[in-house]
Amino acid sequence: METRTALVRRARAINRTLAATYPDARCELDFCNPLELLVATILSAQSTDKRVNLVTPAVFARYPNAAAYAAAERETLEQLIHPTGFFRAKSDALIKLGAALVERFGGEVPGRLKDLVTLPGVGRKTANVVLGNAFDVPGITTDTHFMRLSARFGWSDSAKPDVVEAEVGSLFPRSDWTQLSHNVIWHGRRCCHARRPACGACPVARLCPSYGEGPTDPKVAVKLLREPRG
DNA sequence: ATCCCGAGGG
DNA sequence: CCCTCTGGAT
Repeated sequence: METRTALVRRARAINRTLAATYPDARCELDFCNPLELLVATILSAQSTDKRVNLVTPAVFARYPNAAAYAAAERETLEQLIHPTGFFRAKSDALIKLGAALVERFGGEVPGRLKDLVTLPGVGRKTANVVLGNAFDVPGITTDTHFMRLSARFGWSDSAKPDVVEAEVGSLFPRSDWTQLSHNVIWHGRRCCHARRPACGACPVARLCPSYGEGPTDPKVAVKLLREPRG
């Protein structure tokens, strides 16, 4: 059984290695202000950031502020965001979000977790993305990648995002939380895939209790890095 | 068939 | 706690 001290050391070593491997790790959603990031993050639910970035330019141009979302025609908005999936629930959330921002926050996106999670369509994960990337407030993004890698790294065995957030957060200083999220998510997207993780090409294989879950042959692994899934 | 930077409702 | 909402890539 790994001691707490050893777990903390191993977790931080993994993060250091990931940081060195992915020096450009950051939020991959395109945005120019907090509202744009908030909208893009809501659209990213069960979608890829690449797909979100494809639709957001038209969305941001048509709805430049909170009041514009509040006054949006449902059908128009649904058509603009359609490729991201869940278009009915998302358009509904964005319209109600605009109204809530105008009514309760003077049309501005609040910079506190407590306020953000009261907004329609905004859960803890979305709130932490906005805090970390638009307000420089440390936050752990427990998205699908972070959940999967936390389990594989042995950082948390919980299936509940808020528990994982607390347990993994306790392994790192607050100031590391946002960049940790980016490092882990980048590694999840590029190497530690949900299906057939490229263990043979993984920079933290030595530190990972799940090493061997995917192919360990370096040649096979390197192929997986280019053709991520199959 | 499985997965993608989830949230809300029952 | 479960379920549902949705499209597109692989």
